[in-house]
Amino acid sequence: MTDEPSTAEEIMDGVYRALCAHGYAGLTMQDIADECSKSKSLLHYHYDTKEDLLVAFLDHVISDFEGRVAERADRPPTERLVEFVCWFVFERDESERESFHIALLELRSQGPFNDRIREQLARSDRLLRGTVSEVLVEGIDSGVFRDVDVEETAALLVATLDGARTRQITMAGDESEGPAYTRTVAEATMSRVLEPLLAEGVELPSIAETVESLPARTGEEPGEGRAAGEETMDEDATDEDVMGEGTTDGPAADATDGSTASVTADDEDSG
Amino acid sequence: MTDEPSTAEEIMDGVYRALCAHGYAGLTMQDIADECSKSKSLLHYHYDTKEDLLVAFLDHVISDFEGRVAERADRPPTERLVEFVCWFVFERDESERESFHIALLELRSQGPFNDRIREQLARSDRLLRGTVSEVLVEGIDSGVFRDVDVEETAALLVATLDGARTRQITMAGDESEGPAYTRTVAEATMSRVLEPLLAEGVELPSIAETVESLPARTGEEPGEGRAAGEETMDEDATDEDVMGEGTTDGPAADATDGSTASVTADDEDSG
DNA sequence: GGTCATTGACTGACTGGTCAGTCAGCAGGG
DNA sequence: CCCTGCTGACTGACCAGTCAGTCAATGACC
Repeated sequence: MTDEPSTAEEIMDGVYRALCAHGYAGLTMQDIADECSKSKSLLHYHYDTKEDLLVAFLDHVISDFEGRVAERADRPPTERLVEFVCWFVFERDESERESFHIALLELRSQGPFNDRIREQLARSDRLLRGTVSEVLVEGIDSGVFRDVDVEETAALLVATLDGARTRQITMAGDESEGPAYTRTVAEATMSRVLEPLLAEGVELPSIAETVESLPARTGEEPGEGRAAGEETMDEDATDEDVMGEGTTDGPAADATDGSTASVTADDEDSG
Repeated sequence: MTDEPSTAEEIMDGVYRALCAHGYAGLTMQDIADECSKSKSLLHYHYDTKEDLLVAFLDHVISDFEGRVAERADRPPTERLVEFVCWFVFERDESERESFHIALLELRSQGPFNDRIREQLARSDRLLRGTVSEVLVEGIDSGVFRDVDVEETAALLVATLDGARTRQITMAGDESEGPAYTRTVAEATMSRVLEPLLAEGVELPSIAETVESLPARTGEEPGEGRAAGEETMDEDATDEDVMGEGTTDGPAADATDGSTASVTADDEDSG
């Protein structure tokens, strides 16, 4: 229960909000400074370079997701599997999540040019595929899943969900199209990839139910600890999930280290 | 058989090479000018803004892919389907293709911020999903495929392959890992998504065979028309495939409209 | 308990480099 | 001699990073 958000937290929140507002390509140190009501010089005081700051942010976000995965480790494999799928599903009106994932995609596309970013990407890939593998192994051992190729299944699942999300966000200014890309693909994945995995008589929970049951999405759920808040009347919803990774949702913040307020969301901004 | 490459073609080639060499984020007009041995001012003479040039390039690349799809329209559905999968498969040593797809991913991530880019992305999405749908419908009509949900299957297939490629290229500086991501996922897709689609007694060609049978990959195949070449001894390998799209390979150029120069795009206007 | 030194957090103004886009002008063919 | 294709030099904007300095808190010494 520490109170007042530390400067470090405020900066991470600022990066988050600035990324949502300006994307990665259009991100300046000044944007970040503005979002956390600090000076650009302060950012350089804590982080030598912009790259340092962004890498620290990535690390922060992935660690947070890691914590979220760990929290669910003791649930039954069938449920964890569907929850995993649901982390990637998001509707067209979740604009903050969308903005954040767009920025993450921009960041990911810089992996090939930046060792430190790529390192974080690899870490999150390990986390994602590892999580699926773990769930599958547990399910196979306990007899709810058939004895399939675990690594291959994990690779397929992660690629599919990630691909669906990427396509959904890059073409956000849609037009027509029925349900969101991720929704369609998640349903298809359930019936064509996951169900054939089940042992005789076993069933998966539905996506609809599972999505509902997942921890608060941005804007819902009361939220509680409101601390030192200044004029930033932030809700919470900070770090999302991981790289091209988990999908996560809103609040959480440092869910990992149950600390305080955290985040805010999108109120504000530039001009 | 027009001879000397038109300025328009040279510029498109320059954009392609510059994108491969510098990526999209690090791309300057000077880089492009250098790659086609022209001046930066010339680029502005033909295209008012950098954005105009990049959009024209995207359009060029997608049209080229369109032509490539059309060329194969009369092959049997089972083969077209596997060929589609194979367009996305690439090995770790195909570094030019990889560089180009990295740049395309960067470009795609700008879709949400740029209407004209997003328009091209939507176009290529229609092309990709439409192609798969068309193949499926043809196969269902002729009895080689079961009567599945065509749109859902197309969405699943495209998302999966695109996702696999995205993950492979963003973590290129790999470490360990067995076969490339796209290879693993393509195989998994074949056995878990495509094979269950087949009617009794029908079989799909293998990925290995199909990859081999596809038109030249970068660097292979003699290549013929070498014209006006200056010191730019470019192979050819110009436009690849589409957005997050098809995968295509090297040569091709203006396969689509055998016409002359074509391209140029939209010189014109203001100035 | 009052003065002074030190240090950590933080800021505004500045600098140097980069890059898209402009402009005046040149070659050559019709 | 004018028009098209093309160029080199220049400009203005933007931005990461620096620097000199402010301010508050902490602690030391008398």
